[in-house]
Amino acid sequence: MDFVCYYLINHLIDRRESTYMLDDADKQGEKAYTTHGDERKRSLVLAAYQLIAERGFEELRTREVAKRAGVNIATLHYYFARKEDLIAEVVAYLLALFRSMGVEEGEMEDATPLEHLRLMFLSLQKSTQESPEMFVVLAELVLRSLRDHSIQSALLQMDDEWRKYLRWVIGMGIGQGEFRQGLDVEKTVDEIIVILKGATYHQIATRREVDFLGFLEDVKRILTSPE
Amino acid sequence: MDFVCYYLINHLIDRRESTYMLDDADKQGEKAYTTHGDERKRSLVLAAYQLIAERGFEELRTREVAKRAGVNIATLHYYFARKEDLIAEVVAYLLALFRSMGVEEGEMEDATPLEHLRLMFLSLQKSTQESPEMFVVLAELVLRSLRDHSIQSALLQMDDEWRKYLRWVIGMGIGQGEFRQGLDVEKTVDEIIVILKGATYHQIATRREVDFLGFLEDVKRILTSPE
Amino acid sequence: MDFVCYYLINHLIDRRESTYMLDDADKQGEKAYTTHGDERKRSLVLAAYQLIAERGFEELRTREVAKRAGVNIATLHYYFARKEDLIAEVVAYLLALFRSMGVEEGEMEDATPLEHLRLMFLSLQKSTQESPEMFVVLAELVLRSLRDHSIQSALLQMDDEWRKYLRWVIGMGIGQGEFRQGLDVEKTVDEIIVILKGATYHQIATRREVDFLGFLEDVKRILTSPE
Amino acid sequence: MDFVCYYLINHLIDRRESTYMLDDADKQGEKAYTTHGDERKRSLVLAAYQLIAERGFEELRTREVAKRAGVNIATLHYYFARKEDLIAEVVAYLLALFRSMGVEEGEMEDATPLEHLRLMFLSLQKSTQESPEMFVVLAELVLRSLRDHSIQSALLQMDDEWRKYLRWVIGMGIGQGEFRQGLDVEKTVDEIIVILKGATYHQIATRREVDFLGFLEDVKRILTSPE
DNA sequence: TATGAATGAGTTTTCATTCAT
DNA sequence: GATGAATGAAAACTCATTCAT
Repeated sequence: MDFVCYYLINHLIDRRESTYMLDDADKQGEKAYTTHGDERKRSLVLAAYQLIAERGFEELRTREVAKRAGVNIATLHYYFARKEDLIAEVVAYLLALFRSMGVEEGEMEDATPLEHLRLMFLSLQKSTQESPEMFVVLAELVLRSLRDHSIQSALLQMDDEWRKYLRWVIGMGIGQGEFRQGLDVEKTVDEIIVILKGATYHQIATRREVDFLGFLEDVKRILTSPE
Repeated sequence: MDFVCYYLINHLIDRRESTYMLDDADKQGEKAYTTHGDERKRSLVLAAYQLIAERGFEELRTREVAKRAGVNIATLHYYFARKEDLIAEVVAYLLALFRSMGVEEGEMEDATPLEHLRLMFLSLQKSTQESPEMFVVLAELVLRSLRDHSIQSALLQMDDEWRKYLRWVIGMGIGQGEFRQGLDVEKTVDEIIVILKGATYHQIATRREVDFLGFLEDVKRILTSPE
Repeated sequence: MDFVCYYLINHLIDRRESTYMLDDADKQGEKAYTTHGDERKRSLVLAAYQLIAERGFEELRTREVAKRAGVNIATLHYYFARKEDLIAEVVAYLLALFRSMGVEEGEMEDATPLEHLRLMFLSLQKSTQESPEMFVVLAELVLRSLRDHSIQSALLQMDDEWRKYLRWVIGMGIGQGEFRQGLDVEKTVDEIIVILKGATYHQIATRREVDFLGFLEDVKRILTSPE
Repeated sequence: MDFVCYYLINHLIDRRESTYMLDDADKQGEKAYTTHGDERKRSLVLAAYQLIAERGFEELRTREVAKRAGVNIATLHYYFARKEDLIAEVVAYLLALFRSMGVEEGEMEDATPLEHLRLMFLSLQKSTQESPEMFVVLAELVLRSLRDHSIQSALLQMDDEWRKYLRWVIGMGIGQGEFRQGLDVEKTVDEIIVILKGATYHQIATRREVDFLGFLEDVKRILTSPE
């Protein structure tokens, strides 16, 4: 459960089946498997996603979602019996968005551990600046997760995937001698995650640009300098 | 505007006039200047604060606030014409809470800069664990601040006070030779703030205990180790 | 219009043309003149009939009718433009059910009047116990008939047929000397009808078994004992 | 649970406490114990009662109830959180109406059993003709009771009170020699109830005037003539 | 014929706010 | 000051019906 996103390596995690195949995936030449109904659902979910980013859950109104998607309110309920069902799909959509930030299989096959980290920092910086709404919606979900178990477990799982990936990168770095021997892997994972969550949250909240690469330098020092 | 709290040194900042004189301050022997009406207001604000922590703004209902404060809904509106007025007072109350976390004037008169930082980390850790609702309400306010200018400026100001204090501590550390010469003060302030925001947010969101002192070690390394 | 059913002698009443040829009739060897559409209609009417018995008109939903009949809601409207049209057919179906309770032509050719009455009481008892839903739906229709003229006249006609039959039986009984001379036919018809309506309604409403034959004894006393 | 009403002798049954003190009772000189809120509630219940009689549960709309009572729909919900709560009060109101049909304590102190029965038949006849809506609403409730347990038990209780009273009257008649010895009390109670239910139901459904006193003659024959 | 999709008009219910006392 | 009562406006959700295919 968490504020900052998950960083994906395809071969490391099980991509759960999801309705949300993101644009890049869509472009991958598959035939049109999306029915008309799927399109409608997607446009409703997208509208809800945007409205949550703009107005928060507090002011999320089904009527507005329907209007933005260009359909009647009854049509919305044709696809999503309850408002909660729509929100659940927004959660799935957001998770897919974050997962799609990860690198594609084969893409970084011979990258060094540090290059992995560098990509992680850079891609988070890019998203934070170019798609801040992702993090706003995430923050909304984090607060909702305090009361909603299903959201809580979805976010926790995303966090776990992220940790798993970081553990793998750090372990590799230690094995290859790039990182210091005797590094406390679990502690280091925590440090990286806390820094990245802090950086994105700080940027979203203050709208000040945060220097992600500067933070990467600090992380490098932790990873390499002797105790 | 911000997630993590502000760390106060009384002589450094201008304490804005506020209805919220917290308990410690209250005890300071002033005569009972609080009228019956002030008590009522305070109990309403407290009830609202708790309900926001428990249910979020999304499910904050004036009737419930009134009920928890033990008064009629019309009485609530006697004191707070609009719901927003009540929320504004909750904001003021929360800021006062955070400000009260700071040290009292004279208390740390001859502390070293590192001792200042250490206290900051420890008191945030304590609050995060003992009064998590403070950070939950803060997170709710952060999201609201994206749409509400008055909240935004209140939070920004709190952030600024915090930065000012950190600048002062770091500057002092450099001057006294405790911290490395040539340290980029502004960058370091950012780093500390990002780490503390990340740490508190991570703890609230995942309910895992975060090791604040571990992070203090990282900060020390930044402050002392040569580039 | 009425609660209790009509007791039919085929040669006494004009069987109105109706889509509802009940099972016994169906078996009578006619070739399959029912088209596919008729089958669909019948299954929809049957589903509606059951749902009215189970949930009442208050909770009768066309979608549920369609679902139970295994067709799409649009298909239902293909056959029945309005919900009312479907209900009209349910009325026709129920009347056919009640009429089918009567004896077949020739079946009781040389039965005595008392035997006629006995059969009437017994067959109502049987139906009330084995097919209570018939009477539940009838009760629903009776209430609707207070606002719906077409239902009202259908029920009134059924009552009339019943009265006509009873008049015939009683007249025959007087003529043959089985019943007392000077019997007020119209009043006696009323008495029998009221008793049978009361008995079925009481049984449906309280779920207690009612002793129909006990009531037949009372009726016999009325029919035979001197004033 | 039942169609026809309950016949009350005050000293025989426990009058359950009820919000509904009917007009006669009201007139009994008590001081104005009804608050403003009680009046509002009563007027809403009355409006609902009338609308159920006119349109049935099927078409009962809270908005119409509110309009008829001359209040805003939100006011209705101020008094009755859910529609069902309003309906529950209508049930209580109707039961009170039926109970008020009974004779007052002391009124028939030295009446003979037959006079008791005669009054019962006459007062039911009067109500059926003058206040048919009572029986219409009762019929609506009977149907609802098939799905609603609380209504079911309320109606069953009313039936029980009625039976208890009839048992008492018949027992008294046998004891005084007015009715035949060896009469099966339980069976006779059933007969009277079935006849009265049948009579009222028949009258409501067909709008034909039913001769209650004629039925009383039949009952007398049952009560007095030898087997 | 049959249906998935869509919708207008309504339904109950909620909620911040107001008003008379 | 304080409150019980009242309300307008809106919320989520429903349902018979229609339409394009």
